[in-house]
Amino acid sequence: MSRPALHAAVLDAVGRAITSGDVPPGTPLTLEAIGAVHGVSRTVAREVMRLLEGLGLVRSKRRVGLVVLGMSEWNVLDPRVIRWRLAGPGRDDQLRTLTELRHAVEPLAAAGAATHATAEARAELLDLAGRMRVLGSHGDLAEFLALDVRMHELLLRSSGNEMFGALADVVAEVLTGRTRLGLMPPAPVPEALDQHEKVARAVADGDPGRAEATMSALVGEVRRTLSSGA
Amino acid sequence: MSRPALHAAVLDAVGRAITSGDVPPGTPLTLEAIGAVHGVSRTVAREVMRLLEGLGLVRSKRRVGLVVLGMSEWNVLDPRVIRWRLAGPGRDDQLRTLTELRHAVEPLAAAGAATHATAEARAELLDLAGRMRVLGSHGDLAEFLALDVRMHELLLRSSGNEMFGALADVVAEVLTGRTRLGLMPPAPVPEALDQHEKVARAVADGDPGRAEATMSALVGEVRRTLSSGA
DNA sequence: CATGGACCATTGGTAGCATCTTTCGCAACA
DNA sequence: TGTTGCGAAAGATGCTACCAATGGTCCATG
Repeated sequence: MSRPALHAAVLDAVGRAITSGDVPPGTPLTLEAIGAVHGVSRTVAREVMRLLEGLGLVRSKRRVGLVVLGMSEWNVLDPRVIRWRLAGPGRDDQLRTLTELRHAVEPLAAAGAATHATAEARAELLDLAGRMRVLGSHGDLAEFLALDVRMHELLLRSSGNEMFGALADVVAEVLTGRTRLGLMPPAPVPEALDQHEKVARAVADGDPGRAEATMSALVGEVRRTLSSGA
Repeated sequence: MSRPALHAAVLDAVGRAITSGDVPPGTPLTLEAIGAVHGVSRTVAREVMRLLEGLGLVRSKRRVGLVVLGMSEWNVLDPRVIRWRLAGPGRDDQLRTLTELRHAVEPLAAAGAATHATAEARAELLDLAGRMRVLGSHGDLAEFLALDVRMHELLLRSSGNEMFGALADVVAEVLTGRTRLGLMPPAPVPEALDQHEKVARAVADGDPGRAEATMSALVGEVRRTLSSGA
């Protein structure tokens, strides 16, 4: 923590407070108050508020201060907003909607990767799937998560579409959030391992159709588990 | 809107300069320089840079200034970034990737709307489709665009998934950008009108499968036209 | 040639001031 | 009583000036 990272802390605090609903929409905040509460000067409070304005959490109006906006105005796809909301109430709904988004995007991304990925990426995918299987039987959740994140990120970024690639951060947030919230089984289920391996193989083989179908099945499984488990 | 909007102007200028590639990745900017170029104080330059940092366009490093980041770090899903990039070079690629994203998301959103949309939304969808047909024969592009944007926005926001809803801004940017760039036929093709009407009817009837399939066909058509036309 | 330390440019953060817009309250008037 | 208009105040916007921290750069020394 040698870094000042002062507004990072304040940004996090205020962002959490808003997204959790602790400060309801319509509440007017003032820079003075924010600065005082967090023991920080008006300048940094201003910068934080600018950031929050960029995320659609507040809108600054003269004479009245910074008004907290409603959920419909939020930039819900921004990783920061996602992280805050995953830590607050409504995380179940959050996971559901994000998983639906994954279901829309990841199959097409896998298909894209099957035709566009570099040779290195294909090799790394196979390697990752193999290591996931090994780790799966040992049951080290943290390391397994890292591999899982890496694999989905690699797929999305290899899809040949940077829009899909931009969603890698989102998917990473979802996966880590799911683990952090204890929504993962203590040891990965064998089907999940199989499907990850199948996807990796389909991409390595350059078979877009199989990659898409398998990935769709994979995320569909996650979606089913979510809605039944929660 | 006689807003001061001082940093809005500077933000726009610098954002455009970076996304257009005029200032290549790795270039170090200093607050001092930005302030001087745009005739603005260091304070506002700092706030602008904070915003740009939030968009992933720059990373601030001490002693060295603000380093312009590469495209892979950009927040390419942010409407501001999209608008900037649609105005610069590479707009064709931009439209392609965004249309692929639409192809992933909009069918599922339409299916969601078929089960979740309110009665008012269903009625408005039918009304919109009808008016698009009327306008289509008259050939008023601007008004047609407004209806088109409204219809897609309504579908996405009625999908019961706020993540899809958040993409309404993106789709709106794409549609208006496509028209602004003159990539639309002078008069809407009859098939597009048919498909919009079919989607509206499927949603109104509460038939998710038909809504999804029809929307997929619609966006697929757009995608095909794009890749052949450009 | 490597290494360590001093220098200094540039961001991070604070303080205080002037300005401008918008809202609120109060008073005057119909 | 209800409405209009004016003044005051609150709070964002923007500026300048200042100090602290930090991490490249570069030179001197082994």
